[in-house]
Amino acid sequence: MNPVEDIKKYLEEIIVSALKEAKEQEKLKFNTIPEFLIEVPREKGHGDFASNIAMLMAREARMAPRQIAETILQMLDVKKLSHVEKIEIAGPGFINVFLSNEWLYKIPELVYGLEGKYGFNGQGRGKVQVEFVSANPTGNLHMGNARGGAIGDTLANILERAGYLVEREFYINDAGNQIEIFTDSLEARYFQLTGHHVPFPENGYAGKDLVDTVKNIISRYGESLAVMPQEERRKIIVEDALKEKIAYIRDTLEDFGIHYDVWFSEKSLHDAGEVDNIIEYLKEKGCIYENEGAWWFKSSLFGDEKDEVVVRANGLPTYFAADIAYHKNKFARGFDWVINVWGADHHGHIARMKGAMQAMGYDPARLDVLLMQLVRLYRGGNIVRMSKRTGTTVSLDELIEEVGRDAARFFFVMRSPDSHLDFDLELARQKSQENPVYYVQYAHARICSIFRQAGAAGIAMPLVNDIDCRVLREDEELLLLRKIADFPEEISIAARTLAPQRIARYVLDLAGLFHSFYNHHRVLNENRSLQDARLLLMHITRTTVKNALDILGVSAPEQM
RNA sequence: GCGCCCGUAGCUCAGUGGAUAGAGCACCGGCCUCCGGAGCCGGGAGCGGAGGUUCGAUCCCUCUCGGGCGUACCA
Repeated sequence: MNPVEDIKKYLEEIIVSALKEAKEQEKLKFNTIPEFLIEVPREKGHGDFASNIAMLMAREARMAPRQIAETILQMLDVKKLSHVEKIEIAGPGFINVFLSNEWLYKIPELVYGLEGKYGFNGQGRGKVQVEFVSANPTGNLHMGNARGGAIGDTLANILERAGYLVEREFYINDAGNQIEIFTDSLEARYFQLTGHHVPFPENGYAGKDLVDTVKNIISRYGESLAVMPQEERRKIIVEDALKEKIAYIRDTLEDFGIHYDVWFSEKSLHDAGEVDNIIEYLKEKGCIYENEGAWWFKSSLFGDEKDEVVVRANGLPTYFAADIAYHKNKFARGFDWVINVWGADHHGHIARMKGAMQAMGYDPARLDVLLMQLVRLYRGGNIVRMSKRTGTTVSLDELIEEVGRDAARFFFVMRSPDSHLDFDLELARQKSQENPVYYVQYAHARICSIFRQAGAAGIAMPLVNDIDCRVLREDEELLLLRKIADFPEEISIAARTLAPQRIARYVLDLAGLFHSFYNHHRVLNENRSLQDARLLLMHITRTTVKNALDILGVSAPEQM
């Protein structure tokens, strides 16, 4: 399933047994074997894999690293090791292992057999929830939500392929203070649009989308709401608007290729008494105290800078209180691991959230918050400012309209989440080599074109068992095979380090190696056995590109 | 002030404590009787700064300078 991992494990075992053998023969003295690395050296001249074991043992064994490496080698019979061509000692004491190409020639059959499943590996265990976007249903989806969507969904895809049982969740903030403000804003707009002179709330949501929402309400209810008791009117207005906003969010995210398993309502937590319950529970545990009429959570007990209000002096719980109840609810649903994708402006919330987990008796390590830095949007070299208040922002639906889903998703995950993202709308829209997403998609389309060409010439790829891959000897072919072999390992690292950008980078590299191969060698040629092997190489390259693009939520077109 | 993130090539960014730090764009020069030139090949320069830990530091620690964000009885 993971060829590179298999080789690494094999080499690790060889070294460990060599060490034990050396100890038995009293050629090396040590108590424990340190955790050492089998890694892929940057330099090709340093072999296919290298280990740092000798340097790490130097202190304990009281021997020079190179001498230790020498001793390890003495214990090994290279000729008896599979795939190993030679082993060298180099530099300060690296053990460099050179493999024969035989192991690479097994890759095509493996990939061909697994097809759409190639890259999956079963190391991940348990149920994991990824909660992302969770935008306030009070306005349009902005670039921050968009980045969160691309990152969260890609991460969920990665974790699925790494063997986890993944659920995607959207937390709907349909309760609390901002809903009051939202309602105030809607009500004011309602009166204004029905010919009344009322002031718009100072901190209200001034976006144009909200005006449209109110127009829809008016088209359904006319002016009848104006004469209703206020409470009734507000209830109708806000429920109607929320329904519309949530539908908008859901539809837009579906257009973005994101499908949630669960839409979780904050209001439902309040209605079910879960927020009150958790406050009571924390009071009983002595984690909450009263001060100046408000109730405070002792986050400072758990390493936070200061305590945080959970119930305001006016008796209303804060967002934080609901969030504690929400996380309790998550774990009660049986998730082993919970990941939240948050904007960097929420980073101050992490310490107290983890503190709350401890107070509730959960291991805070079961919660990971993936912070992403904010997005700066550019158009023609000019920065486009984001502001929900003024409504001058570009919304996600407009972005998809302008640059397309594929480019948008690729751009958002191309960078590390903790790097600020400069999103250039003009670049994303370009259909040229400057645009990385086209570079990758073009590779896929080009391979499809080769197969169309072959089909037209009556050439069919024989059964995999009848193809001898050992005729693939060119550098470009071997590099391509090697890169394809890396794919499962790449997914596993991306899952472990919560690094979706690795997959974007991987598929860019893979496409580059393909284009390089393509420009140097012909697939369809006079040499039958070489043609067969290259057709298979093209097939598995296409499979790997496709599988990687699937993870990113980017389409793999057959022609462009 | 304090806290978190980021300072890597002209620009945008990669880089799980390893050996000579990579890519794209931009710039210059090559490559289409040939499976799609939306491509390929070649060419320069860089870890903000100072200490420390380590056999070895872009990576870890301390200090410092610069940018972003946070520091609400907002979310």
